[in-house]
Amino acid sequence: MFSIGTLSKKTGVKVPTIRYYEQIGLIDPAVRTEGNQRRYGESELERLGFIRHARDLGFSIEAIGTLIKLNQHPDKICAEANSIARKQLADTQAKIASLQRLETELLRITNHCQGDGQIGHCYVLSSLSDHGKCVSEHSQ
Amino acid sequence: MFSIGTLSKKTGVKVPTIRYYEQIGLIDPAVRTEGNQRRYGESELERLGFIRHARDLGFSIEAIGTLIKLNQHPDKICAEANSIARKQLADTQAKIASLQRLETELLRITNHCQGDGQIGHCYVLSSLSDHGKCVSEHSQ
DNA sequence: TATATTCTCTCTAGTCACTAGAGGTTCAAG
DNA sequence: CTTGAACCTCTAGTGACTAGAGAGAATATA
Repeated sequence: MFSIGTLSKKTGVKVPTIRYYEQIGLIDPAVRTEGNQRRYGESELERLGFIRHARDLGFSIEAIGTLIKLNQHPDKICAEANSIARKQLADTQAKIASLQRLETELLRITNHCQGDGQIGHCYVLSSLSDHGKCVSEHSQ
Repeated sequence: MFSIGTLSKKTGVKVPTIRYYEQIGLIDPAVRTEGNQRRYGESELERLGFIRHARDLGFSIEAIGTLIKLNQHPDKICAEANSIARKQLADTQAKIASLQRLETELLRITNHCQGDGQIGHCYVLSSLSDHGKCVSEHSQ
């Protein structure tokens, strides 16, 4: 059994974040010592590793909660897990595309500006004042 | 002079967001009617357009505040505006790279899973349980 | 003119996923 | 035993909004 600090070091999840995950039900309430300190075992280590990994891949807390519940029913069909992962992939791809449009505009703006002119003739500021100069549609 | 609702329609910025921008000082407090309703002119329309455009390009509220202050001093050098825009570009490019790493992993995971097996043998869930299967480093 | 509808107001709290810090207790090392 | 580090709960903050309640003002319609 290890302490919350040890669990934090093993998983890379911060102590307050572990407490937060317990509060919102992503992990079960920990067993406590006589001094009311949390203690964790191997299965909690695995659960937190799963959560950390999924968070790293951009899954929302809600989606992770669903995946955890699915994992607790090994006889079920994995269509839902698959669907959650595919949605995450699609969201990620959409976000990439959106950011690439922003990049295009920011490149255009910064390439025109040497940073030594006066504000009154600044391409950065005049571009922000005039969306008509944009070559790609970038509204989010 | 137009109402907050009209300004919202002209700029695409929602009514509560316009009030929020006034509260945080991004726009000046509006003149009011006898009935205490806000009224706006062309210069406020321009200011809000600037803010909307910059938000769309991913600039933070803080950065936008700085850009607005710079815009009020046309005799100054535009190095700072340039620097803010270049930082925004670099942040955008870093975020794209990070998301592309996530995409790689999510593609690998979803391509292995047909969504018709059992949870007990689900590639999505087993991948999330085991970071060792990842081919790229994706921690955020 | 009266009424109904729409728009506006302020205020408070919530969203999401944490994060920070205060004040107190417990544990481990010297 | 003493001290410092780690632990606890609780509250509130982060960033950029967003939602909704309850009331007032403005506009449209009969």
